[in-house]
Amino acid sequence: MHSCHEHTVCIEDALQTAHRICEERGLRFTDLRRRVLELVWENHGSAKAYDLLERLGEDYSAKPPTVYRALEFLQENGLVHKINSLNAYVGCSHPLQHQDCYFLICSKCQEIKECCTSQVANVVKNLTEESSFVPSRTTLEIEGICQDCRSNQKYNINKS
Amino acid sequence: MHSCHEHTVCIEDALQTAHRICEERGLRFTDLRRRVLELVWENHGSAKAYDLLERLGEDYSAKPPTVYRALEFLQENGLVHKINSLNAYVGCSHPLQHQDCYFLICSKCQEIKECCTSQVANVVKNLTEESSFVPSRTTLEIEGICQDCRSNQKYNINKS
DNA sequence: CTTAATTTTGTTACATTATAACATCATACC
DNA sequence: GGTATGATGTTATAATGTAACAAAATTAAG
Repeated sequence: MHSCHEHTVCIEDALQTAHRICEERGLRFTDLRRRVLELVWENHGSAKAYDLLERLGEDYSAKPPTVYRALEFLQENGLVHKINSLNAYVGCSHPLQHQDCYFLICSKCQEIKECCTSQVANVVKNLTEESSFVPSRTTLEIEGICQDCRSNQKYNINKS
Repeated sequence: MHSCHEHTVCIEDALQTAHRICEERGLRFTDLRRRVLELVWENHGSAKAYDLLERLGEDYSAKPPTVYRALEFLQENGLVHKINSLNAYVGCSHPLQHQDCYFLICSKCQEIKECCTSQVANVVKNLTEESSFVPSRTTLEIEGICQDCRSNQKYNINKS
């Protein structure tokens, strides 16, 4: 679904942006947090907490709270999102422009595309105001098949 | 959020509709399934699986698979929905008209309003087609404060 | 610089949510 | 009635997540 030429570039970008954001906000982008974000970004799919834990274990004395706390920090700062329908976590691809975003989840290649658009906020407005409901947080997750998987029939390919 | 005069009527309606749907589809609306659906409908909030389990325990030899299987059956037949952001289950209020639906989740009174509208399908179409993504399942959960809770400041009232 | 306050991480223990696998029971169909 | 199918019971365990307190690291204050 994603067409990054070199995925290492995605990772580097994400880490640098995160570094910058933390600096601007006076937050500590510790080794652990950096490492967890790096692992989350290892591909364009989502990562399960206990998988991160395992991969982290090589370098850190990692128990569940370790990884959940790092994920919490990253989520609070918009660097990672939780995909509720999967109980999994995905790196945020637009950590600065935060309107509501939504996720396209491909059930073939497992990749996830995050889209940020004011359309979501507009729709939510429409859908809530006739009930006089004041929204604070929106979860919009769309599962289906991405273009690549439909056209290529090449599934589960890890792009570099 | 909901203004049913007699909630027992909601429950009865839900059970009768479920009964009818199962009959039409040649499915067995067993005592257990009926009882679980009844418990899910006990209020307009959502029910946690293990709470259902406990409440079920009085009448049934209930262990986790018992309740999860009943919930699975009810979900498959559109009688119950899972709210992913809460890991909880809610009775479907429109089991027959199934376009995509969305949920308004009040974080004060915990009630959940399910809305079914073609708007959701339309929006999903908009949001996916520029990515040539073919959607199959949509999760749209909107958390916020309902009108009653804003105006009354009466929280956690169980309406009959 | 040294101490005190704060934040982060480690650690133990446990809570919550969910499923696999196989046994038993009930129902439907021949 | 006997057999096939579906539903439930049962045991065990997997997967996900958190509370509570201890230790270490960092920052702030004197």
